[in-house]
Amino acid sequence: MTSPDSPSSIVGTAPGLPKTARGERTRTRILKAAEETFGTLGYHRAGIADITRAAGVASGTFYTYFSSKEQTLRELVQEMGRRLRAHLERETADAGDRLEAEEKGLRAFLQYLRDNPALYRVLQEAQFVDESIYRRYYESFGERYVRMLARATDRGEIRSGNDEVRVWALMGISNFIGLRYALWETEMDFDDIVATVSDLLRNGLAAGGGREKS
Amino acid sequence: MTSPDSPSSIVGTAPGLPKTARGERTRTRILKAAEETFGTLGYHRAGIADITRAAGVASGTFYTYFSSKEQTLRELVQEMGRRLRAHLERETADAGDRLEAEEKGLRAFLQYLRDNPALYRVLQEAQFVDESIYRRYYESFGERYVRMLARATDRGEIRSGNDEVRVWALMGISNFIGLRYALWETEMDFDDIVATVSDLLRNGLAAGGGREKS
DNA sequence: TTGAAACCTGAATCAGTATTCATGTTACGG
DNA sequence: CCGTAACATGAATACTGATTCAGGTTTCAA
Repeated sequence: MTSPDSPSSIVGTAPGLPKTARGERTRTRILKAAEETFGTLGYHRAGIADITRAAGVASGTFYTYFSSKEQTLRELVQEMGRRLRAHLERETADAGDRLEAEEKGLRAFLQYLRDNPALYRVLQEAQFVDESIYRRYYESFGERYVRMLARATDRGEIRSGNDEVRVWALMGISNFIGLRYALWETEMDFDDIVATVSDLLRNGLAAGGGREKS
Repeated sequence: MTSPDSPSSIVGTAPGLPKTARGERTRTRILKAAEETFGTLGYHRAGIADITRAAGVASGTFYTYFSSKEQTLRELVQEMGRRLRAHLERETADAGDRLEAEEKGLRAFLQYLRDNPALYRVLQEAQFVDESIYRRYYESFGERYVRMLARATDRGEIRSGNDEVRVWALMGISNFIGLRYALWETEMDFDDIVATVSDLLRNGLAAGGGREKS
């Protein structure tokens, strides 16, 4: 665990952060329970009672730490986003070039999503509860991504082009591939998937477009 | 209670289809109102009262034609999917090859989404109301798509590869590009977007991977 | 023209559930 | 050891909103 984030950055923070070790523990339990419950039941079907039951506390305790169900979702989206980014950065740190980083990134994303299926549901549902948090998530993700592509272009690893559009295309690929192969049908080998996408990114689809396989 | 029709094909069809011209008109008005209301307010925030108000009928009339709010969403997803597919088929019919069809298809999709923003919201929210309808939507879309890629491979237009994975990547691209550039920020020229994606599909990203621009 | 089926009405019902609050219980600095 | 702030409880509150229903109105085939 890293040190707790400064509360000043978060806008609508709850009724005050916990002041004792016990409170800290309880708050964490509730947040984890919310993640699981939203992840399996979905935001709307999940009741506060479901969350508190999963956390092993009374329903009123929820409001000691969170101002509302919606606020909890917001906090969850931010935290899950941070965790995913940290994971991806760790897993792509040793890539030799951008296209290798794309491969490692996609594989890491698939693995992460399979291990944390709640991420997908919480994030996608947040879109319709509070669109701004969803936009912020992808736009901040996209900004970093654009910078990485620009650097890769400078290094001569990829052709120059409209990197913003490319980034949204890339995020779309990960998203859909993840939904299909990490959440719905998990039997296909990640290696095959990554190889196919990598080939698409390196060479495109056109016949004779890139170097041949062998 | 009159003996209800027992339609064998469709499972949860409404309380019986309209039997007069007036009924037909009213049902259509309600369905259109539901599309608009779900599209702007979202499924959960939209009440039956909102829908019937928009349709100009009493709230009870809703249940003359639809068995539930959820059932209405299901019907809407199917109908909107049919309309989109018809549109895309029309717009890509005259493409000379697969990669040209991809260009025309993406442009047509963006245009359609900008003109029918409710499509996105209704479809994405349906995912969390009844996942099966959502899966069916993309899987049936995907199956046709795979067949088209296979045919294009036979014709030598694209390299052979794992077309299923490719199709999910392609659907992801359209989806995200559409969200960003047809719904959120509509000022970028579709031509730029299509050109960028087309270049990605034809040549990939790798430096020197494809034919140079000039 | 007529009567039965189809259609329309909107107030009432009814269940679910986020949030509050009055009342205990626990932690811990002094 | 206290005393007090922090924490925990769960029944009660307050409200929303989908669905029903008992009765009126319109349509249309005969």
